[in-house]
Amino acid sequence: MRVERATLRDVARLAGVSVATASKALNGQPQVRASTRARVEQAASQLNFSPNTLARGLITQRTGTVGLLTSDLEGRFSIPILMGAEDAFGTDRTSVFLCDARGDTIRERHHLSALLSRRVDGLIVVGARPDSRPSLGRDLPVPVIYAYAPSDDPRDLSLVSDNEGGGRLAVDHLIRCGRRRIAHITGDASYGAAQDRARGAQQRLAEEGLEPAGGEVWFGMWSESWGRGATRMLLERCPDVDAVFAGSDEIARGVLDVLHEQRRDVPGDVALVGYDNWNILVANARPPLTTVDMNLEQLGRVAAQRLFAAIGGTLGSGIEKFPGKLITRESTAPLR
Amino acid sequence: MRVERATLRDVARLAGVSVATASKALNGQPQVRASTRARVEQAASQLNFSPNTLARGLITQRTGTVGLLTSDLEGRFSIPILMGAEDAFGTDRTSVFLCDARGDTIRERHHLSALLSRRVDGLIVVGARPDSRPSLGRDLPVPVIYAYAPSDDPRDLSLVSDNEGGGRLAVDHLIRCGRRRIAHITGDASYGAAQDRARGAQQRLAEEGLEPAGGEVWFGMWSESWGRGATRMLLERCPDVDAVFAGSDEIARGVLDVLHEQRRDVPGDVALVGYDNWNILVANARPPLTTVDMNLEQLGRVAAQRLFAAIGGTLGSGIEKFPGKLITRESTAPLR
DNA sequence: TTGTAAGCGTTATCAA
DNA sequence: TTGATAACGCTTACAA
Repeated sequence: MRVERATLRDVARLAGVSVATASKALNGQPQVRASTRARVEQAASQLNFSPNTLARGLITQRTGTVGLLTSDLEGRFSIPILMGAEDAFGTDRTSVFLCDARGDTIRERHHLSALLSRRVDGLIVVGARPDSRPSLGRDLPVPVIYAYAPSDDPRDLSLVSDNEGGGRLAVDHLIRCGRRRIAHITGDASYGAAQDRARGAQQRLAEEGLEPAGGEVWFGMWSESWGRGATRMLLERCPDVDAVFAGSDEIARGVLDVLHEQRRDVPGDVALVGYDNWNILVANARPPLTTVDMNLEQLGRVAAQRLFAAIGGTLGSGIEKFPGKLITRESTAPLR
Repeated sequence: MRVERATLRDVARLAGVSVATASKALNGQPQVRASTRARVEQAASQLNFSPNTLARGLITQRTGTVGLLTSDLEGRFSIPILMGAEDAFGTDRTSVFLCDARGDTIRERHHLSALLSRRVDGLIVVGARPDSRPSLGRDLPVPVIYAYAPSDDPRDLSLVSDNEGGGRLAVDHLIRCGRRRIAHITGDASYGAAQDRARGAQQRLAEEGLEPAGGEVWFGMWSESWGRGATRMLLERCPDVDAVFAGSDEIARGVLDVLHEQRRDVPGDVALVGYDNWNILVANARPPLTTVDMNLEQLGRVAAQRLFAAIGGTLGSGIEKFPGKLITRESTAPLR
């Protein structure tokens, strides 16, 4: 049973008023008598009226619609950002178009023009990795905010996670737990995020007059199996290590695996901190992992707010960094 | 630099033709002289013209837009379905609105009306768990397809994964590997999916005259830690078990963990099959896990096709089941 | 082959 | 407080 759609005219007719009045009544304009408004509202609900936002958008030049253009296949970063944005927009005011370019520039251009022709009010671009990505250009008719991965054009506005601060946060926590021989095992050295987290970690270590356990930061890959491999090497070179800061939760899971294998107690012998707060990995670990949360939902929320403020006006520029937060679970504890 | 938007009128003026001719030229209508078309196209690209789909939609009654209403917080199931749907729709013909109701009925109604007032051409509803969910009702102005979680109204069309077949697939593979003492550790017994997978598994076992190792199916929770607990009990009650079929990859990771702990070789002593093909869990396991893939992308693709066929026409009804496929990795191998 | 004009469902500006 | 009426940007008969 497909149902007919009522238009404002139908509502007006049923309520015995003009279309103009019906419009005003439904949109809460003040110059409408209360009884008239009631009649119109009654008619609207009776007809199950749902205003056509296309027609409205044609006039108001606003669609109440935002495009979220992502390249993050698994939705791991985009989903929390999407949530935050939806949150900030409020449930029924603005809807979000999610398009996944799957890391393909051509597909990205396609999606971009599809979104523009649908007259989105603004765009949020979420990159695949936290390094800078090509700007969509400056000649777009709507404001654009880059989230997670900054634009390579400093005139654009980018919202990113503070990786240096995150690294510092992790190490600071380990130091407060009384650890002194702290290793850092992390991902691909070509990622800015890996470098930044390592820098933050090392700075905090240096403040205590410490060096990373094993003498260096262990760069490698963003995988569980690298976490395993690195940990085996680490335990050999530096058997008295008492804490590991892993550059991602995946890596942390690998670290944990080998620590178990070698009968090291976590956190008794070795404390462990991950990065990402990826629930599936972190909550199910044994013990559950302390980790750094990048606060992506807040990032999405702010992106939405900035975008709304910018619609019709202008946007700021530059890179805005968002602090992460440490989520403590059982994999870290004070040294007894 | 915010750029002005060109309208069809601007294009027509620049090309020295009427709006109607410009429209025909750009839309590939045949009754336009080639040279005229060229001139119009040239003007359009010069002005960076992007047609306003709102205006077009107002006339054609089609927006080229589909709503994907999900309740699956993490996007674990919706993302592949979204991908499949985007795929089938083709890059620039149709865009997808993704809305997450977060399991909240009120939010779902909100999103629904937002989507309807945006005049989506159709809806795909993805449930949070593979049990039946309340129908959105029959009195909607657009076709609706339920994916993953079927509607509780048999007059709706639902596309779901064949869990019974999946269970059979897993056990069949283990049997072909020469295993005879096969246990099934799975999630919450209140989930239809758990029951269905168990039924498929037991049927296949029965065909070989076998019973599940340990005498029963181990229902519990969809978590890694239940996988661990159940495996400990299993190994005690039935130490000669030579295969485990886990009801999810999460559970499988728990099983694997305890098998390692108790120095059982996988797949040498015990073969292991998971369910979901959740890459992060499965690819990083040691060894990588054989698992059942629910084929959600295909489900999304078909949902999109059905939806398109239904727009303007009518939809079928009932529940359509999609077979999964077995992805073999190193956690299973023939008994030597 | 091109142009004129009507109309899609709203909102906004007036005048009544 | 209400109602004609003109937009919004496009497609589509129909006329030229």
